[in-house]
Amino acid sequence: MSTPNVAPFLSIRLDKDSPNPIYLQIAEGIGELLKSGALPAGYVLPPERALCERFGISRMTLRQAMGLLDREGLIESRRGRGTVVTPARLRKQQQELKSFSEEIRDRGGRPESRLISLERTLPGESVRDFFELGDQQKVYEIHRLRLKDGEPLALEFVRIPERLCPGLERFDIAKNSLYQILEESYGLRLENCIEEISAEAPTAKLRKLLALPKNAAVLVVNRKTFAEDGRAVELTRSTYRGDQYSAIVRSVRKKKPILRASTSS
Amino acid sequence: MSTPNVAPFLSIRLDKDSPNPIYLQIAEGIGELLKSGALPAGYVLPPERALCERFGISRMTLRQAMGLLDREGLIESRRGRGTVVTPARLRKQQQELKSFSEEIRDRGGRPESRLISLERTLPGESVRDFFELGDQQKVYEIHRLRLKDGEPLALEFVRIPERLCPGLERFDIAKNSLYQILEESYGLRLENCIEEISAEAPTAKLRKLLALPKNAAVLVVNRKTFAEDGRAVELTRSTYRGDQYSAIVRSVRKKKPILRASTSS
DNA sequence: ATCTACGAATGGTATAGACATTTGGTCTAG
DNA sequence: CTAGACCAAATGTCTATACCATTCGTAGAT
Repeated sequence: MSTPNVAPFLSIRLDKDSPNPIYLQIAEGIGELLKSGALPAGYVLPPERALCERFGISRMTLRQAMGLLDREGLIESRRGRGTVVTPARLRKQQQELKSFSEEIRDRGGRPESRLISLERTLPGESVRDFFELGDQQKVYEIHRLRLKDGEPLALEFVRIPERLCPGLERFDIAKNSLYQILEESYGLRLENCIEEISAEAPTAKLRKLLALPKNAAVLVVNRKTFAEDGRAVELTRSTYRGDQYSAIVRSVRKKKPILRASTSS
Repeated sequence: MSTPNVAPFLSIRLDKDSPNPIYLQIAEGIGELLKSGALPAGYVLPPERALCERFGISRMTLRQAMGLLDREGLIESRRGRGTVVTPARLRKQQQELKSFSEEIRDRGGRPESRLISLERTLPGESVRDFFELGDQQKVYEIHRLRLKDGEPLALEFVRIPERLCPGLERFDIAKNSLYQILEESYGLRLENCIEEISAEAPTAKLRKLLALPKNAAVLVVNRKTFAEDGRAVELTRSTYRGDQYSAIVRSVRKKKPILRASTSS
C-alpha cells in the first residue's frame, strides 16, 4: 500500500480554536486509543508524515504529541523502523500523591476519620527547622484515628505551621479532607512528598487504639509534604495496622536521558 | 542592561560534529551548572532568545534542551516571566531500581551476602502462573542472608524461572550481584519492578537468623521484577530488620486528569 | 496619588522545509 | 546462492520565522 492506513485515527477531531494546543489534543486522542486497548501491543503506527497529512498539521507539532506519548511509555519509536504500541504492562505510572481518603477509596474501602486532638503549640527544634519557622511561630498538631469500613486502620499525627493555615481549628477536620482544606481554603497547592516507611512493634497504647491482635506489627509512614513553590507544608507520622495495610511502590531502571520538546504550564 | 548576562554559560562548548545532538550537549552543559550548585535557587536564566544567540543555534533547538531540564525539574519556566532555577529539594528523582548491594552502598554501608540455600524445584501454582511457565518447568529458589557492615540486615527469598537463567548454580551468588549475573551473563535487561511493603511480627526462626532484639518488627518487601520486553523475571520476598532499615518513596501530585508534560526518566 | 491602557519582554505554539542517520529490503555482480 | 551495493522509508535533528498568551513595568489620564 502506498497510502498508509490511518483508519483507527479517523475518530480524532481537532479544534483549532480550543484553548488546548493542537499537540495536546492529538496526544490525548491517540493516548485514549492506546489506553482503551483498541490497538494491540506491537501495532505499527502510520509514519509521522502520514499522520501529519491526516491531521493537516506540521511534523514538529505531531512530534510534540508523539513525545508526550513516548514519555508515558505508550509508544516506542526507532529511527529507521517506525513507531509501535508498547505492551500495557510496560507503560509508566507515576507514583501519586493521595490523601488517606482517596487512597482507601481507590482500594475499594469506605474511609472514615475521628479527631482525637488538635493543639496549637510551639514545635521542637527539628520541626521548627524543617518548616523554617521563627522562634515564636506555632504549629498545629493533629491526632486523628483513621478507619476503613468502620475498623480502625491507622493513627495519624499531623504537624502544620500555623502560618500557612491560620484559623484551621474552625474547620471540621474529621469530616473534610485536610488536603482539600489546604488547597481550597488556603490556596496551598501540594506538589510532592517524600515518605519513609518502616516497621515497628506497637506500644500498648497503640495496640488498644488500633485494636491490634496479639502478635501484630505496625507500618509507620513518615511523610514530608511540599507545596508547588517548594515550601514545606506538612509533617505527618502515620501508624498503620500491619495486618491490614501495605504500601505499593513502583521503580524503574535508569536509562538514557530523554529527548524532545516539552511544556511546563 | 540591554544585553542579558549570559556569563555563567560561557564555559559551555558545543561540538557540531559530535555524535551527540546539540540540544543534548546544551542540556548536559546547563544541567551540570545547575547540579553543581553554581547558580543559586531562584536565579533567573537569560531569556531563550539570548541563549540562542550566545550558542548560535535556533530557538527550537534550545527549547529542546530546556525541555529536558524542565522535565528533570532543574528549571521552571513561566510564560511572560522567565525561567528560574528550581530549589534542589524540588528536583525530580526517579524511583530507581537497585540491587541490595547498590542500595546499601548508597546509604553508606558495606554490603555482604551469605548463601543459605539454592534449589531447583517445581513451583506452586501461583508462582507458575506469574512466570507463565509450563507444567514441568522449574524455578530456582534462593535463600540468602544479607548483611550490612557485618550485621544481619535481611533475609531474602528469590524465585527465578530456570528457563531464563539455565545453569545459574554455577555462579557464586554470594559474591556476585544477582542482578549483574542476570544482565551480563544471561542478557536479561531488567526494566522495572513493583514492590509491596508491609510490616509483620517476626517468627522465632527469623528472630534468630536476624539477631532481632526482643520487641522488634520486620519490614517485608515483596518485589516483582520485569525485563525490558515485559517478561516477569524475578519474584522476591525480602524480610528486613525493622529497627535497621526503612524504605523511602517519593510521590507527585497528579495535575490534570490527562497527560503530563514533565517527569519521566 | 491612583488607576488604566499600552507595549515590551518572555515563554508557548505552530509552520514548512532541509538534511542526517538508521533500518530493511532489492538488485546486481560474482 | 551469497555478498555487497544501493535505495527507499522511517525517525532524529536543526533552521528560520511567525504569531499567540501572559506578565509586568510605565507612561499617561484622572
